[in-house]
Amino acid sequence: MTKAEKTRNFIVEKTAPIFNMKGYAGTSLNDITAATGLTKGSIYGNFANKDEVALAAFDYNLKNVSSRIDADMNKQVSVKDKLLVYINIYQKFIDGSVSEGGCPVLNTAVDADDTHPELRGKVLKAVLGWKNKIAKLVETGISVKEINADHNPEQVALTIIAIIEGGIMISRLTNKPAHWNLIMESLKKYINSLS
Amino acid sequence: MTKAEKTRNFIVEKTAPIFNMKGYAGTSLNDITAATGLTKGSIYGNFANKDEVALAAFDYNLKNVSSRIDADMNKQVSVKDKLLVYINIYQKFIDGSVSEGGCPVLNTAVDADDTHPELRGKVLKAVLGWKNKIAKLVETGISVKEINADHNPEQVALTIIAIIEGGIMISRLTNKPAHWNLIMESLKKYINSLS
DNA sequence: GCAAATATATACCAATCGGTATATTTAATG
DNA sequence: CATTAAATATACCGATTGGTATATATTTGC
Repeated sequence: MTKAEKTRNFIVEKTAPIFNMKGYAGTSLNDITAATGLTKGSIYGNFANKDEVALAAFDYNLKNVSSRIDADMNKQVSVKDKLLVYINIYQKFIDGSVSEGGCPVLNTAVDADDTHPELRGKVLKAVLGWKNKIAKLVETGISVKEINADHNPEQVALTIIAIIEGGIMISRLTNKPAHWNLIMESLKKYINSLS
Repeated sequence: MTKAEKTRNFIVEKTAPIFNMKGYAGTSLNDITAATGLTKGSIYGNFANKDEVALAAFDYNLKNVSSRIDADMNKQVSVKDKLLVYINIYQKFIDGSVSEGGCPVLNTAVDADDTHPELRGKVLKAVLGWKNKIAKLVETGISVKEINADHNPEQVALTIIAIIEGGIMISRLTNKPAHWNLIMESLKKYINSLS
């Protein structure tokens, strides 16, 4: 890893939480230099513009979620247990023990939806990928008779994502872990009802 | 209504969709003057600063949702039918037929959560009020034997809000009405399961 | 319809915005 | 170790940011 690559990663690591909290328009180049301790010259030596930093920061934030999901999911065997992994992982994104600012999918979707087509494209891809992942899990669950065949995999996927993301919005706003727990209890009930 | 009040309302009406789409940091005073056709002098003659416009815009956007909800809800008698009103109303906020930018609660919650305490306070109040409203509906439903007593009203309220807001995020991002329909089908099933 | 009060427009402010050319420093290579 | 190449810092750019003092219109009440 060359020096430039290291610096690039360093910039992304340091700015990713800021973009996640403040959004694209709300994050200034001053924020970026302050967080990294670097100067504008160094930032622009490694990125063409602010957009490139924001896009890389989103990729970083997304991978921070998905890699943890994947790791925990591989430890589970049943489809239901795999689906329940989302609850435990996202809990950490709400209490801030893992990353600041909550879920990057939610944040970036709302932030970029009407303002930043390129960033929007990245979140869209992430959500569609997430949807497909759950849908395939459900299909597997149906084929191994773990899940009842009268369920629509795509619908299940969309419903799970909606409950999680909506739950994150509420829990981070009210700052009440009890709210998250109640919503996740409903999600567990929903997942268990798929049998 | 004095001239100033009229102008104030005019400014709020014209800027509310912009704040809803672009957020607080993303909306500039230039956006405000462009949308209203007024000058900065006129804006600052009616508002102390950008914050005041943003706060008034949120109130306007919120009322635009809640007044429609209330109106439609009063037409329904059963608790379940009242709860189903949310689905039809929010549909209009997704396809843009009523307001631009989607749900102001979701947008402002994500936008202001880590950045704007005053705006955050307003959304928090809105969500808690919304939660209480649904919870009381559920309590009524229980007392009239329409809803099974083993349901936790607060939990039901939080779950419904989460599904709606999560559904809005997804549907507006993917731009697929089918996604909204599938998620709302799940919500209907959930509401009907409360018996 | 005239005067006073109110409301809007004009012209400006310092600060910050994203971005760049160039100088200086640091790292890699023979 | 010296030379070269790469990376970072400095100093600056024009444009835009939120905001204001003051002049000009426009209402309002008599």
